[in-house]
Amino acid sequence: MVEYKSDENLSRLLKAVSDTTRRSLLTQLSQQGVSRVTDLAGYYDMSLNAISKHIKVLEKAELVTRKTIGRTHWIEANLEQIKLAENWFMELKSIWELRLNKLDELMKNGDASDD
Amino acid sequence: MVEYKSDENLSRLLKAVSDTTRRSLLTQLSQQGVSRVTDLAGYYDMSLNAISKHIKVLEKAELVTRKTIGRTHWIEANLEQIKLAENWFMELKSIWELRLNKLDELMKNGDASDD
DNA sequence: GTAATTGTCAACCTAAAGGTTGAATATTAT
DNA sequence: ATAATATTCAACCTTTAGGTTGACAATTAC
Repeated sequence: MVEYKSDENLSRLLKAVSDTTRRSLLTQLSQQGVSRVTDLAGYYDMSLNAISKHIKVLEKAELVTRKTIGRTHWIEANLEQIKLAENWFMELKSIWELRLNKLDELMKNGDASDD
Repeated sequence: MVEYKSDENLSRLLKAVSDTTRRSLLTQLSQQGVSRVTDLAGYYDMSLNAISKHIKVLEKAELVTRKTIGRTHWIEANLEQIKLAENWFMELKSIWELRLNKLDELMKNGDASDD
């Protein structure tokens, strides 16, 4: 059996950004900076509750943080977390390169059967 | 209303890689190169059919390509497509940077109230 | 030609995702 | 005190996701 990296976090993160509305929210937050839930909801043709839920998903993926002051919740993007995804993509590419390099070597000295 | 970039493709791609098994399949394919469906399925504690489905999802996201020769289907990773995701992350970060720079400027010459 | 192999397709099941609406909870304004 | 505002919670609905099993179709091996 293949070893599953314990990557629930990565799954959560990628699932979070795989939704158009949530990606849009992150863009919005990156442009506008810290925002209230109601403000964010204003941009979308969707109930406040739906947006509230989306924000919670982003929060669990640690893509945003929340600071509650009185009755208003201030939401802020946390782009740090995105590195997790980027790292995975980079790793995958390097695995790919590795194989190609090995192949290349094998082609060059087709006689020497090592490994 | 916020403008949704027509990014169904990106959503499909991110959704595809948000699943652990499918990420693992991509890793496998990057390491082993072109593989048959049955070979891939061998690594997982899951029915062949399930893996077949996963591969179809990857295929629709254009993360893998398929070449059918006789009864066997040869699957190959297509890392090109991953750039789509990477671009989105980069864009997001630059949007973020942009705002921070503006803020910075505003702080420096707090008098000049333009924009 | 009969049997085995490689895959998909279709039907089904269960759980999760994305929305809705209607309270409920806290906080602030009048 | 009462009303308005900001948000979440809970219950519900519908669609999608991920898995299973059982046929089926095509190709290859004996």
